[in-house]
Amino acid sequence: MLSQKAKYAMRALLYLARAEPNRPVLISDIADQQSVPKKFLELILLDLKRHGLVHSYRGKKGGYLLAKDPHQIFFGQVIRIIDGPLAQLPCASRTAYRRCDDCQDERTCEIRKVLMQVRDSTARILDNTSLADVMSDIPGGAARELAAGAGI
Amino acid sequence: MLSQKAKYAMRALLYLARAEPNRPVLISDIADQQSVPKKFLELILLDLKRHGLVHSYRGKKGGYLLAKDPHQIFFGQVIRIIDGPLAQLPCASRTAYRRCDDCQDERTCEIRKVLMQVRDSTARILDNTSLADVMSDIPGGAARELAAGAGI
DNA sequence: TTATAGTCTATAGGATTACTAGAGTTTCAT
DNA sequence: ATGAAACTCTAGTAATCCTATAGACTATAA
Repeated sequence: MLSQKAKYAMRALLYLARAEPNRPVLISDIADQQSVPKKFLELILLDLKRHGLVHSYRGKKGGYLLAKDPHQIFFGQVIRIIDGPLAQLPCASRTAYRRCDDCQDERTCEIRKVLMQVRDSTARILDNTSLADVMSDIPGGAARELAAGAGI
Repeated sequence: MLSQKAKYAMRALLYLARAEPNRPVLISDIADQQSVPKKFLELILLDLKRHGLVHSYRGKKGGYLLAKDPHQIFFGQVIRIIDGPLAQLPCASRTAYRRCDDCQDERTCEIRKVLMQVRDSTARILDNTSLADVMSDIPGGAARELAAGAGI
């Protein structure tokens, strides 16, 4: 399951992507418009900032801005930052591989075999879909419809 | 993440698939061989039984058996029984659709749009991979290699 | 009739999730 | 300078979920 937190993060980013460029957006503004608890959103944005997706100005006239073009911010990255690896098992992750604690023999593990396929097909979608790709209302948005399961 | 419970369920089923046919297997046998806590495994097997994947005999000479051919037991079904819907959001599920509590407009929700693609590609893999498909050591097993992401 | 083996209900401890509180720091406007 | 506005940071907390465990109950074969 996608966490509530990750959902909030996506909503905030999409909101920023639609905001007037170069004009910092208040946390309370995002919180109100997207119905996200403000204090919780603070933590989320801070996290996204540390990972370079947004940046911020402090003090009066402060606020948040997207740090990159909406075409360059991908679902996969956001979800990894907030929820961790896309894979359903540590041993099936490519970006954060870890052996399973109770694994007998990884090479023959049937569960891993299947979950690697799942992780790959999931990553293929999430790492190739940007904010802009799903926004029908911004310039150059929704250009590429990624047919589910088709090769990229 | 796949729960520990679902992993145990898969291990138990794969173990049963390899067992001598028509000869009930003890819970303790599975528990020992697959290092699954016995009492926990009891709950899991009971659940799988209620869903028709295994059946059981009580009393002396009792035990568990696969209720279907290993070609007819799919990862998707097992995971749904133990962990619930494959989709990452209730609103992205096809087998257990539910509106998200805080959803403003489902038709334009960008997150849903993407997570529906993910759920579809995940389901395409998990609902088409059977126990037999991943077992290189049983007759007729591993017949079909599902190229990740390719059409079925 | 007794030992064996599955069935069922209840519960407990730890981890995670989704927040909340409150003090601290930076910046702008006056 | 100073005060209000806004982001930053560290804790803490309530509720829920996960991973079991305990123990009584029921069915069956020898």
